[in-house]
Parts: sequence; structure tokens; C-alpha cells
Amino acid sequence: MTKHRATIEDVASLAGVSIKTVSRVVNREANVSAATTEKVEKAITTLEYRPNPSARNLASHHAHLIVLVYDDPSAYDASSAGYIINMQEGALRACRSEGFELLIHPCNHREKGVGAELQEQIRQVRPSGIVVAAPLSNMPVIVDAVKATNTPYVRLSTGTGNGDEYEVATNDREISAEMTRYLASLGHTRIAFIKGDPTARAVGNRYVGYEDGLEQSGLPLAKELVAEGDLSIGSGEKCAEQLLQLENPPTAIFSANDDMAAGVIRVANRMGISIPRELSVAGCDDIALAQMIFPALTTIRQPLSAMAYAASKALIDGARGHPHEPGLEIVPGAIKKRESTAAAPKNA
Amino acid sequence: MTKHRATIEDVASLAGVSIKTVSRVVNREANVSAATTEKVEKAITTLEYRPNPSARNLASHHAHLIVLVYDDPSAYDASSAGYIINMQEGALRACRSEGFELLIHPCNHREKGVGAELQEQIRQVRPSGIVVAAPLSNMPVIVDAVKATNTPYVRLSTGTGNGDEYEVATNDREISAEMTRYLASLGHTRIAFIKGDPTARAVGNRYVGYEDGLEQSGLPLAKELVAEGDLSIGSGEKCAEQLLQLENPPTAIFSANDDMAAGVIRVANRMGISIPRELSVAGCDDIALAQMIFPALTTIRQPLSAMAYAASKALIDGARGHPHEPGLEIVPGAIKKRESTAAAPKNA
DNA sequence: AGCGAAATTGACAGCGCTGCCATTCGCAAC
DNA sequence: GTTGCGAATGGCAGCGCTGTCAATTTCGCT
Repeated sequence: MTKHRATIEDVASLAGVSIKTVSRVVNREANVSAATTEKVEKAITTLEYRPNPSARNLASHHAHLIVLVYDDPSAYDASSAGYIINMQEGALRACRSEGFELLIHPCNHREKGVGAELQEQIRQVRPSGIVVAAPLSNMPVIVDAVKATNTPYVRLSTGTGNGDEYEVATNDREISAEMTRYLASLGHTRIAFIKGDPTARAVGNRYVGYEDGLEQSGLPLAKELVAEGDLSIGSGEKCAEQLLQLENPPTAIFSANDDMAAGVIRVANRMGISIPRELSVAGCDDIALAQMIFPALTTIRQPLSAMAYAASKALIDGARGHPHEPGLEIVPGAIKKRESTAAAPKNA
Repeated sequence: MTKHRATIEDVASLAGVSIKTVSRVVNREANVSAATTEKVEKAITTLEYRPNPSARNLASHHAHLIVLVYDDPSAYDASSAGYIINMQEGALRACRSEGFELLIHPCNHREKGVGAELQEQIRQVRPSGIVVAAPLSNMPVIVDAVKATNTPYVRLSTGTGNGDEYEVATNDREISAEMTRYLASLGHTRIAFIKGDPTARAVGNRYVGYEDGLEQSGLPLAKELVAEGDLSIGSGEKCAEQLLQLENPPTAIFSANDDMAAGVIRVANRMGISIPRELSVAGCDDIALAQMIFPALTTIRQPLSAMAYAASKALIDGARGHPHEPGLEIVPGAIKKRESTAAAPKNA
């Protein structure tokens, strides 16, 4: 029943070539004639041959596998779960289609010793490459640990790389500017922004995009309309209270992430402010929650899956001897217009 | 800098024994003298030796790794992301502490050919064991494919296993009954229930638990108070509309999952019904959304992480030659009381 | 036709470990 | 002393593949 799995030797003898040639075909190496390739592939198909990962790893000194390193969500709250699942999906898609495997490595950057632990696991499994997700991709503890292992890696960041390595990023700044212009085009002139944790690069760029957007729309930047949270729902609530108690309150609030935007919506509900009739709210990230709450949240969808795919693919190509050029690969985000934004109220 | 990783030979020569003896110590085999064991372990420590997984897998004909199979969330919607992350966390915890690895395998059970594809990957990586998560754990396509590979597996289910294999479950029925009694204890006498997709076992047990709870509280089961959704938010909204337009509407709605409960809350908001003053709402699953919406949802938290941990640990123990006894291992869930439930309104 | 370079293919030695079997050691019984 | 016998240890062949390098074929040109 479960007959012995075919080995490379079986394929070689069926195809009438050496095992090395089979290996070449399997690994898509250059300099194999079309005729030979075809013969070998036919043999592979009829024997249902699949290379034994352990054997190839042992012989080639590195596992054909990509490690995805991301911040452990259980450490703070579960809302980032969707973020992670999306990345995993993209990375997995790249790996599976190329015959690689995916090892996930959540890690809590707050814990001491993360660096050492990460290094340890990397050294043990010898992956072909490492994808480091934001916000870890901007943290020296993590990045240095990865670098120390001397393994190829790609950071999933949010722009402003210095261009000396291949890096995948999204256009946070531009798309945030676009969201701001969209709000302005709806007639809003008092557009507030809730900033996030200043240490997170991505969120910083979003704020800069907000400034850009205001300028492009010919709107002044008002200090009192910029609040600072820490990306949590709770801080979103606090900022919302502060903003909405202003003498001349905003008619639109743009938040650096969806969690804080959800906080804004909670506060508005509590204060009896109707969204979007009296107040428009926009977020960033398009977490699952965004389309579940009432009203559904207008937000910026990050192309996480596509980013993780690009990063993994680059690493796999690199392992195959075709490294990607250094530089920033931009995967654009998209604005998702939903129920929480509408034209500014008539009176002011 | 990146000095060569120590191999078993290095350890052997440092300890002054043969590599085979080192192997024995590493794998905790019998018949090694205490003195030798100690010598070897010291050598292992000073050299920071870690066995090369590929080499041991190649030589021993199976990978030291657990596969976690779960339903692909991107296939329907992202709200189950938290569910998956929790399971991954538990499985990862077990694997890491035992020197195993975790391979994740999302799969869309609706797609044709999933079974074959799953078998294919399993046969390729030769894992030590497979954890099959709900709802896949009740689907013959998946379970048969897993069985066909002849690899040890554990199903994460929701009870009612026939006891001929080791299985990890949660006490859905009992805890749902408890939630129902809790609602009754708050003074509610018209408690509605929104059932889920009848094919999902877990959700069925929750309904049975609801019936139990009513009976235990001395409340009658009213047909018109039981609606049937399909676990989506949309269906939750439909059921809520139907339920709330009844002549004698319920004062509490208990939903078989959080998504539908979120739908109920949306409808209540839209209809101007105040939660929890006029209507109490409870869900199941404790998805991330539950604590983000306003009002925060009272729900049942599933011990996913603990379940996945137990399943993975059982598999690892099995691979080490200590299989767990057949039978149901129950990991209890817990009720999370939040803002969406309160005493029943005074008038009726 | 003839020659060198490039393209294509093959031979073979490991990669680091475990399984199997042989060997040696320690020690109780004669 | 020996013998006997389990306990402790070692030797070594592979597991299935890739890297290196050598051998062979093909092809472009003169």
C-alpha cells in the first residue's frame, strides 16, 4: 500500500541519466538540455518523486525553508492576529509553490534574551532566509541577532530604508496622504490625527503622510488636532475624548491604526455622536474588526500578504543563486471606503 | 566569528567516547553508564552542541516535527485569525520546549483535491505527528487523508469522540449550559439562541448546552426563540431582526459564535435598542473583536492554546515511545463576563 | 575537416546522524 | 582462575541528496 517513496536514483534509472542530472532538473539549474529535462520530468511525474527535504538539507548545508519572524501577538493583544495570518498566508504561498517550507517564529521583543534565543533557533535550523516583520524589523535587538547568524534576510518595513539591502515596504506615507485628501474632498476642514507610539516607524510615516495630505489640500496643520496614543483601543478612547471636547472639535478623525479608531467609535457611541453624520472616522490596517463594527470602518488596507510573498520569494531566489537587487520594493496599500466616513456636516 | 557548529564527532572526541555513545546520550537511550553520560553532557554543554535535525531525520526516517492542520481563514473571513494564532501559540510552545518544529498547514476544505494535497505534503515531510483543528477535525475528507498517511494524529474536537483514540476536546456543552444559567440568574426568562451551521459539531453541542441550561434553570424551551444562522455576521443580523420583531421578544440573545453576536449588536444599535439595558447579548469564542466593540461582548473563551499544547505534547510523547491512552482529554473553557450582559429589564 | 570553447553530463565523496551488529568490560558463579 | 553473560561501548554502513571536478558532447569558426 504505502509503497516505498521513490528516490532520486529511481528517477535517474527510469530516465536513463545520472542522479546528478536529476538533481539539476529538480533544482532548476542551468545547462540542462531541453530533451533531458523533459525525460527527467516525465520520470518524476510517473514515479511521483519528491525530493527528501532532510537529505537535501544535509547535503546542501542549509534547510530549504524560510523563517518568518514576527512580534508575538499574545504578548499584548489579539487584534494583530489578522495581520499575522495575512503575512503567513503570503509567505506560505511563496514557499509552497517553490518547494520550501515555512517556519514561524513569534517572538516577544520585550522579553530579555530574545536575541539569543532567536539566534539559537536560526543556527539550529539553518534556514535559507529570514523574513522579519514590522515592528520587529526596526528593532536593533532583533535585526542584530538576525544579522549575526549571517543568514540572508529581508525586512518588511515601511519605507525609508537606506537602500543598501533589498527590503519590502508599503507606501504608508503616500497612502496616508491620500486618505487625508479623501477626507478633505468630503468637505472636512477640521481633520484630526491620532498618532501612535513614536518608536514605531510605520506609524510615524502615517503622520507625515497626514501632514502631506493637509498641505496638498490647502488645509492648515492645527496643533490641537493632533493627539498622541499608543496604538491601543484605550488610548484611542482617551484621545477621542480629548479631541471631541475641543471648543472647535474636528469633523473627521484619522487614526494611525484601526484599534485606536475603534476606540474613537466607542467614545462617539457613548457620547451620542453619530458616525458618519456628525463625525467621520478613518483608520489604518484594515484589521478584521474594521468591517465588523458598526459603522464599518473606512481604513487603509496594508498589502501584507503580497509583502510577505515578495520577501519570501526574494529569499528563495537568493538561495537559488539569483539574489534580488538592493533597494526598496514598494507594495502599495489601498483605501477601503466603508460606512464610517461621509460628507462633513453642513453647519460648523 | 561564525565558528563552525559542533558536530557529534567533536563532542565524541572531547568526551573521549564514540559518536554512537554520544548519540545514545542525546536520545536518552538505555544502557549508558552514569559516568559516561555525565562526561558527554559536559562536552555537549561546553561545545554548545545541537544535533543537526536534517541529519537525524535522514538517518531515522522521520522528521522531528509536528504539522498543524487548520481551516484556511482567508477562505472565508479573517475573524478566525485569533483562533488560529492561539492554536499556533500552544502548539509552538509544546514543540519548542521539546526540540521539535512546527509546520503550519492551512487548508481550504472546500477546495477539491485538498485531501490529496495534504497527503502529499505529509508524505513529503514525514512529520512525527499531526494536529487536526476543528472544524477540519470532523471532516472525513481531511481526517481520511491524514489517516491514509499512517502518521500519528490528534484531533482537536469538541467532544463526543468514540473513545478509541486519544483526542483533545473542550466542554462546549457544559459551558454553554453554564452561560445559559448565568443569563437566567440575571432574571432573563426569554433567552433566545442563534444556532450555527448544523454541520459543525461544536456549534451543535453549544445548542444542546443551551437546552440543558434552560432546563436546569426551570425555563421552558420556546421554539420561536431559536433562530438558525450560518456563523457569519450577516446571518447574525438576519436572525436578530427576526428575533427582535417577535411580539414577545427575548431580553437576552445567546449566539453560537461571536461573529453572529456582533451581528446582533449591530442590529440593536441600528434599531435603537440599548445593550445591555434592554437586551443582553452573549457569544462564544472570545474572538479579538469581542472586547473591542461597544459594548464589549460577554462570551465563552475557548482554551485553544491549551488544547493545541496538549495535542502536540501527546504526539511528541508518542514519537518518543510513550503514546497517550485513548480517550477524550477535556480542557475546560471559561465564561468572560463583559459589558453586553446585565440584569433583565424590570417591565416585560 | 579541425580546433578550442562552451554546454552538457557523470562520478564520487561526503553532509551528520542512527540502526545494526560486533566487541569489550565487569562481575557473579563455578 | 575460569567461564558465562548481561551491560556498556564501538565500528561502520548507509539514509538521499548536493558540491566539486572531471569527462564528454556539441557547436562555432577558421
